[in-house]
Amino acid sequence: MTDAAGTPDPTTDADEGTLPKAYDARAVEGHWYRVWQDAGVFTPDVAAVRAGRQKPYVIMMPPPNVTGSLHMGHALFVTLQDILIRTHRMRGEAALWLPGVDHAGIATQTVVERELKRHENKSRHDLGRARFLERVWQWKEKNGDRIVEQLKAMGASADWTRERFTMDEQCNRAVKEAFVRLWHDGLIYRGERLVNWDPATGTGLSDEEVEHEEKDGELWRFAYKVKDAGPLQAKSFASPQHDDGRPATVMLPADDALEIVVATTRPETMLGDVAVAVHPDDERHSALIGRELVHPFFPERRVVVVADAAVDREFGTGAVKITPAHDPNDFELGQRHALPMVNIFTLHAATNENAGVFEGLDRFVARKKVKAALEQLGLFRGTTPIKHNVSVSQRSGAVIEPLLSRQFFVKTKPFAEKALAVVASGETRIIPEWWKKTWDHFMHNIRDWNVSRQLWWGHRVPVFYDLTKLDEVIETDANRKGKDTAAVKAQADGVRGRELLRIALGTLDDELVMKLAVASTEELEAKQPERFVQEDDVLDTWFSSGLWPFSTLGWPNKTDELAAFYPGAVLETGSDILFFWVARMVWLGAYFMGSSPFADVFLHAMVRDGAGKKMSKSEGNAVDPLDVIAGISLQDLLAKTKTYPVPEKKLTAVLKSIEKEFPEGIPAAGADGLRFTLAALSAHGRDVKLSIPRAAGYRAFLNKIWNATRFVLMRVGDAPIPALAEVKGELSLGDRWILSRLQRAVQAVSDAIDAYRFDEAANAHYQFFWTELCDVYVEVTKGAIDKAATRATLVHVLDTSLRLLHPLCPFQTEEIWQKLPGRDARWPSTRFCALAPWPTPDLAMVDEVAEREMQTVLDAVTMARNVRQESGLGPRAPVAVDLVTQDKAVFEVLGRQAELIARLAVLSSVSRATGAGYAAPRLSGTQSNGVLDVVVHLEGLIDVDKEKARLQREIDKANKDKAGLEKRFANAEFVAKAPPEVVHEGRANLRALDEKVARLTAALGRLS
RNA sequence: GGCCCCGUAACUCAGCGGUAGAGUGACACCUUUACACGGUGUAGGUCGUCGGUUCGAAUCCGGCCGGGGCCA
Repeated sequence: MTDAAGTPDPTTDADEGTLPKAYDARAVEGHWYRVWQDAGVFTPDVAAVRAGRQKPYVIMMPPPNVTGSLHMGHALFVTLQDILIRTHRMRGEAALWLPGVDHAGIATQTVVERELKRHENKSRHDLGRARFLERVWQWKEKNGDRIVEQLKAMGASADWTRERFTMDEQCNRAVKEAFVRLWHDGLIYRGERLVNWDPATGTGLSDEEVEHEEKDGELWRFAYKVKDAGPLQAKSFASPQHDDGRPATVMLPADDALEIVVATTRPETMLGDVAVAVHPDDERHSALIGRELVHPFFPERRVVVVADAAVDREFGTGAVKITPAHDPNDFELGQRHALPMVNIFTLHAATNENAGVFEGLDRFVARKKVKAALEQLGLFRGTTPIKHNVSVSQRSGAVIEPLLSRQFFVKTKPFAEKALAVVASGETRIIPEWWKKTWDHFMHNIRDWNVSRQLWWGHRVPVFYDLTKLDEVIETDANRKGKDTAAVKAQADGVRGRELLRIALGTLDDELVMKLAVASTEELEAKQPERFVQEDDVLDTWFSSGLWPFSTLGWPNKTDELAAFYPGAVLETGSDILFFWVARMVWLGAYFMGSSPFADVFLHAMVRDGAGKKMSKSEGNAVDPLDVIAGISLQDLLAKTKTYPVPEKKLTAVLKSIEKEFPEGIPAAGADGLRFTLAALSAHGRDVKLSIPRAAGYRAFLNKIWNATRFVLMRVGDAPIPALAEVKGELSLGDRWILSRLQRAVQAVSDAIDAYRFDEAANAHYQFFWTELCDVYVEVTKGAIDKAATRATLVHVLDTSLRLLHPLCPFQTEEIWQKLPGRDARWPSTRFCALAPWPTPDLAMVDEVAEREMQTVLDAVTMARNVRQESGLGPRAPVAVDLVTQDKAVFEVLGRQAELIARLAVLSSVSRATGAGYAAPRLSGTQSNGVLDVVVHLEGLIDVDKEKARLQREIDKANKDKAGLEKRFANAEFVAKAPPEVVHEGRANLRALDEKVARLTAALGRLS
């Protein structure tokens, strides 16, 4: 047998029409993926959409980092997005799932730098920009495909013919176009601001890339002496610049002179202090407002006491030192009071020349030295432990240094307003809905977006500096500031061109820099190197990701793809990148395309380990999806964990917890098994805690499906299967019942997927297939498999449920569906389950009568089985049963279905009786649901004591239920106020319970 | 400090105004001709806690305790 693509099908064994006893995921998955892809199943028809023949359904895949490898977060998004895409593809829509990979600026640059250091002991500066970038591209070519292959292993039915990379030509064009337009529209500016500086990677970051960690620190207090408040006296301290212990000497007001005490968590920043601020109404300090203070290390610097209402009187001493160049709050206060800025740090967060004798120290070393010096000078005033938040780079983990630097900013206000409106109007829905609040809060509080990064790997800012205007601008600057600017001096020394530009850019006012700048999508520098010099900085990765929904479709060109596939249907991603990515896409999509890029935003939860901790390699608790798919032994799992960057101290504990959580390793679940598990666990509003036992349960479910199919293939045989419509008049109760239940399952699964309730979809399917189709219907058919109507029903139900399961478990369903009897005749124009029609509920097949009657049959069977087991009879012992009821309809059903009941409950004989005049045998076991009594004849078989005990238990249980109901009816208001149907139902239940107790009590009496 | 989510059976989770559900695990019986990754039956929960609203609360509201997240 060969499949559509002509390659041998590895899963079909020699004898036609049978399946191997167990499902071999590995062979099947790789096979079908290739076949689908080669057949173009994943590529939608643009022309059909443009011609109005097909509705588009578009999902933009969140591009994983090139540096990355598959983790559970990817596995989750692949699962959920693929479910959506496959469902809509089966509905006949032009389903586009556009995949790609992100260049991930800082992360990638850091990785390549680390490799370079390790293998060649070189820094990127040793190579230079051009050669370093060559290396990054080489690295990308080598590693970029790995994550793509892993996505494919998960079954991702993405259109790889449209795969994009955020740094490819097309994306680069889009980035330049977008930047230049925003620039000309006045929405991007270059300005000197206090930014979040990451000293480890040497770049500024956006606010969103900074995390706040609560840490133990100390609130350290020291005194500033008031100027002219006492005679000066010489004091000395150990100068950090003299290793021989030679002291440095300063002149300070006398020890008992007037002073003001400030409290700080960062004493070293006092080197950049220019003021002390107090609250204007604070009586403790009001006398000092306006007085000048003596900076112990910079006596010539003017440090003044200012009053500002922003000062928190309760915090510390109520007086706060002001370092405008190194603290965002101080920066703002400094602006208000026109204070100068003294920058004391280099770009690597070491002290610079402004730190005087403390120059050249790492910031944490500087802290120690400054504290020691202040203590020696007698200015130390005590310390208090404090818990405070430390800003940390999300990328490198380094403590962020607020640093004055010139960056490109996007004005966010107009974008944020649009983003609020888009969500408020419902143009874009956020699901789950509670994220709307977070969205609004973010948009209301957003600050301008720093989009420049001092990196090499990324889209270079398309701004060029015009050297022909340089002299003029320097002159203007000199006219404002005086002739001693660095640029003027350099000019005098004969410096020209690029070098002069570099110097000037360091000192020019923002406004003058803007006069030099030209934004252009043209490569101006390449064309006119004498005149134009391109900006060195690159753009934030999220700037290019923000254009993803349209840059990938050819924008800024007006392509057919763009017309067909923008905007998309849904953006599905983790809630952790709501602001980084989703917000940016909405901003830029609304701006450039005129509408939000997607109708829905669905945010899935975070994947956690069994203990509820965030999965991370450095914690050693990351479970590799590929290990769940293929399985892994405990030994291999432990060995693998040892290769993760787990801190030495933790390793033993980590390994121990792995042994405890996975004593048997991880059993292979297959891609389908992992997908089904992730779907079933992804309830809204709850983290996905990966449960291996639960995955094992779902793997068993897939095995169940496999074997149900084996049963059908083995028992239905080769005889032609009539279409369901042809046998309509011959359907048995069981046939009608399962067809009715099938419609409900189809409806439930469909609705659940449409509502992004993937857990409900999985559960609805599980419930239907296992308990209704396998446990009941397949057993029913075993007595009627020779009937054409039953064979037709069985095959129809299996076919439909496989199609219904396909989006969750594409591989196995495709494999099985291909083999169904009569497949070619039923689906002559469909080669794949992946393209077969999505099931829709047929309301004509919903059969309430059949459902009710079947319920009676199943009740009878269950009660008979219950008595049989509980009274200690073996499963094969022949027993006779009387079915006793006063309900006429029930009585009739029992008559028609006696044979079925006997077979399912393994009974030797079944007889019916109406209640009147029926006398049960003395030795019998009775079970009752209040309408129907099942009386099992037990002469010669019974353990009387056991049966009596069982009856008593049943009676007790019924009485307990009764008591609960009676309590409700005892309350007159219940009858008065509750809805009639609730009261009615309660009455009926109560009556049934009464009956049940009476019957069981009678049965108990007979045994005594 | 502000906001959000979650505390339900031993474990992992549904349910979110009308007498508590699933999977896994436990116990008992069963090699019944698709499946022991199986079948049949059974046990197991004062739904974190204290109040309130309601005829009625796991479900709605408030306080508290515990776990997690986002933003300052």
